[in-house]
Amino acid sequence: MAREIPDIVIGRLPVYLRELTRLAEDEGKINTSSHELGKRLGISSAQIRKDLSHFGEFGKQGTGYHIKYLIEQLRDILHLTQEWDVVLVGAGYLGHALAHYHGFHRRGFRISWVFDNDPAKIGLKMDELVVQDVADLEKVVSENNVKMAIIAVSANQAQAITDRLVAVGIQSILSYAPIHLNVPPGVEISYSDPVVQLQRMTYYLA
Amino acid sequence: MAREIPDIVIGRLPVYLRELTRLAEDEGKINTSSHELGKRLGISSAQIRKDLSHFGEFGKQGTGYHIKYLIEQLRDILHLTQEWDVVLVGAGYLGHALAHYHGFHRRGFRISWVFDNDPAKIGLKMDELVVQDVADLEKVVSENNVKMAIIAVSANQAQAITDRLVAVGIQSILSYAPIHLNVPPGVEISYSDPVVQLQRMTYYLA
DNA sequence: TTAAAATTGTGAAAACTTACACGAATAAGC
DNA sequence: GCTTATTCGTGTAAGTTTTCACAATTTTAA
Repeated sequence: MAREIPDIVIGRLPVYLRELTRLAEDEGKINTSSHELGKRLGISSAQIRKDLSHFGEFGKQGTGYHIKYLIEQLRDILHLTQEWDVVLVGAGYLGHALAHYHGFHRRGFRISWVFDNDPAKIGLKMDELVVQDVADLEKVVSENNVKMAIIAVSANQAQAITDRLVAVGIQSILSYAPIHLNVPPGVEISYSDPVVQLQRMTYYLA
Repeated sequence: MAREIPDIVIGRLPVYLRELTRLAEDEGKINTSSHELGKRLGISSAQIRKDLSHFGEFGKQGTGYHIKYLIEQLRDILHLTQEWDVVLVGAGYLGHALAHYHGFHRRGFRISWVFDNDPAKIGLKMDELVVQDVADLEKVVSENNVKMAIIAVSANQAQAITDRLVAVGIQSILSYAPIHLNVPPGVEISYSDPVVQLQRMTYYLA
């Protein structure tokens, strides 16, 4: 206990949480076991138990885990007991898709502002939100103490936007731009580049 | 040599390739070193050299790597010397964004068909492509010997679509649906769930 | 009530991945 | 031409992650 938890363990917790929610909400189950969860996720039961053991003892011998209780514990660990405001930068096709995605709210997030630098897009309505001028980015982030951002701009704008976001306090960035971004220590970054994912898979294609 | 290359190594190659392309095309550089590349990507130079050494000797002592040559080698290794046809299932906001994304072509892929089950969407034009009835999915995949698919449908349709794709020969799937998918051995799968990525980062937020 | 089955949490072993450090080759500087 | 810089490829060491396997506990069934 009290030791640093490996990043790789943290990365699996949201997947456990997602599957547990599915078990509870879609299938109406009350209890589950590391074996059942592992089988559904293609992960060994030992790994699930070991991962959870970093944070406490949530199960019961003979019975397994009470799903709702474990969900609550995971939400606590991941700081999902509050809803996090997220700023979205980029109102192109992808920004549009993200702004309209209704899967954020149920799982702890809310896209609260959308920005773009294109005068043709500023003022457009996107599912409750109005696209704002990126010139006001710093003001909004500072005043609302926003900590999370999603970047959906082109590769050549991404680093500049990142720098501006970090400068006004953003600490977590999910980037869809197809480049590596430089951020100072303490800022978390996560990438999503479909081509990188596809290219990894073509290796295995004859 | 001739030994199994670790998955984790394969996963980094597309990132090296992306950065090398940037160095060559955007910055006009001819040569680079493992040190320079590593610094730009936040990876140790030793790791880059070790990764590449699984496939051959591409560098030169004192000089480093000739970028264009290394790009060619990586493209070979990753089987990117051909353009891969990709079938996209789901023509919602996200499918729309993917269909309009022009970043695939330059990097080895082409979204060649888009399918949906919504009569209101079938027949719509999306950037050169016409949305087709998902009833014809099997026919198109079989007849064209398609190996790769992108899934952009809702969680409750994703497994059924996956099963249908796998049944007619799809071997690599990039899924945007927020669930774990079961596939038989030999089928590669890659996930993109923005909420999972955000949830991993909230752990590190105070 | 007792025996058998299910399941957890975990120390230790095994497997995997990264970092170190150095010989060898090349290039640059004087 | 000689010395110093740079850089690769790689064997080995260090560090990280996963798997194994078992005591302890609980549930189920006879």
